[in-house]
Amino acid sequence: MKRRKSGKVAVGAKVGPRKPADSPGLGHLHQHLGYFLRRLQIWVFQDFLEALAPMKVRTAQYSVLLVIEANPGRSQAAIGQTLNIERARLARLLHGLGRRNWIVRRASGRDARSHSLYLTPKGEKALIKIKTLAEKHEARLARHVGPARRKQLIDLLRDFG
Amino acid sequence: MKRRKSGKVAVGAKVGPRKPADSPGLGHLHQHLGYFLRRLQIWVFQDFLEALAPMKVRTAQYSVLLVIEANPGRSQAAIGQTLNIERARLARLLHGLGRRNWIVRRASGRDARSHSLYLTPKGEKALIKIKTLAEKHEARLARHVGPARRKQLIDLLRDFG
DNA sequence: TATTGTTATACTCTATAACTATA
DNA sequence: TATAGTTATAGAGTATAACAATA
Repeated sequence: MKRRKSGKVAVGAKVGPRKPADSPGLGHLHQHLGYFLRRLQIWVFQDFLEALAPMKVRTAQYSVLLVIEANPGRSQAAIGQTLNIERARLARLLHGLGRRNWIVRRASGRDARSHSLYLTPKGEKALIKIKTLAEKHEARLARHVGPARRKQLIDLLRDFG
Repeated sequence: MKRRKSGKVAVGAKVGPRKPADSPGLGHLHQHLGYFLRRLQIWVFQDFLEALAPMKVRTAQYSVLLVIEANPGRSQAAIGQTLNIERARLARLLHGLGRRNWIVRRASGRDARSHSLYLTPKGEKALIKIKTLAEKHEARLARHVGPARRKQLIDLLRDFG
């Protein structure tokens, strides 16, 4: 407890090339998967945002467009459940996509309460561009983490939900 | 293109146990590491929040406490850079920790503009409890993804920034 | 009663800009 | 002029509750 203070080992008297003071370490944070997960996730989302800026598409919008494309005619409730998006938030998000004429909501035959969602031809066209930009992002991500690491990560992460 | 429509293969006439309609698939989202990264990250943060609820600590607060513990006496700027927290946000966050008497800001000898950050004795005590709760969270995470997968993920993610 | 979708509110996180006091 | 910290504002994401129409 007291021993440590007795040494006078050239404190603050580093020789050699002047470095900036060592940046603080992470301490016990090093043991938490969540911290590193979050760090990479932030990098990914920021890079995605920049990559998709020409089309002004955000991650949530992108995911909704892809799920509608893969499942045309489904209801908002179904899409929301798949992507874990609150129906309130999804309603506003879809309103935005509707204003850009990328999607339409048609009355569902079966249930007058629910809307069936479809991409419009304009939406399909836009999605082609969007996917091209998203592929560029994914390529940058592969460069950032290394292609092998990217593959390992996606294989590890895909298998549960 | 037209061929697919000609078949009349019992559309909507599934036999066997009545399942709920298939939930929508992810489509091209399956190719994006970011999507799966984000999904797990949300699970982790929610579980962390629940685990730490008894101490009313959030992820950002936790990370700041750990970095101060590992680097006592550093400035807000230094802590903020390490954790990528905006100085404006960090100021308010530290204000909150100060109100709970978990940290103190002393005037730095060298530079009258900057504050040196320390845990208080009360903060150190709190951090012991907090770490215990955080370990429970990490154990639940290990159960959620599998201990082996957790280790693989953390090894893969730790090596860059 | 329960569900679908809408609207409104509130809280957190994030990003900025403006300000002070020091350097 | 640049930096450390503070304060204020605004946007996006998230979580609720209340509501209308329909089941």
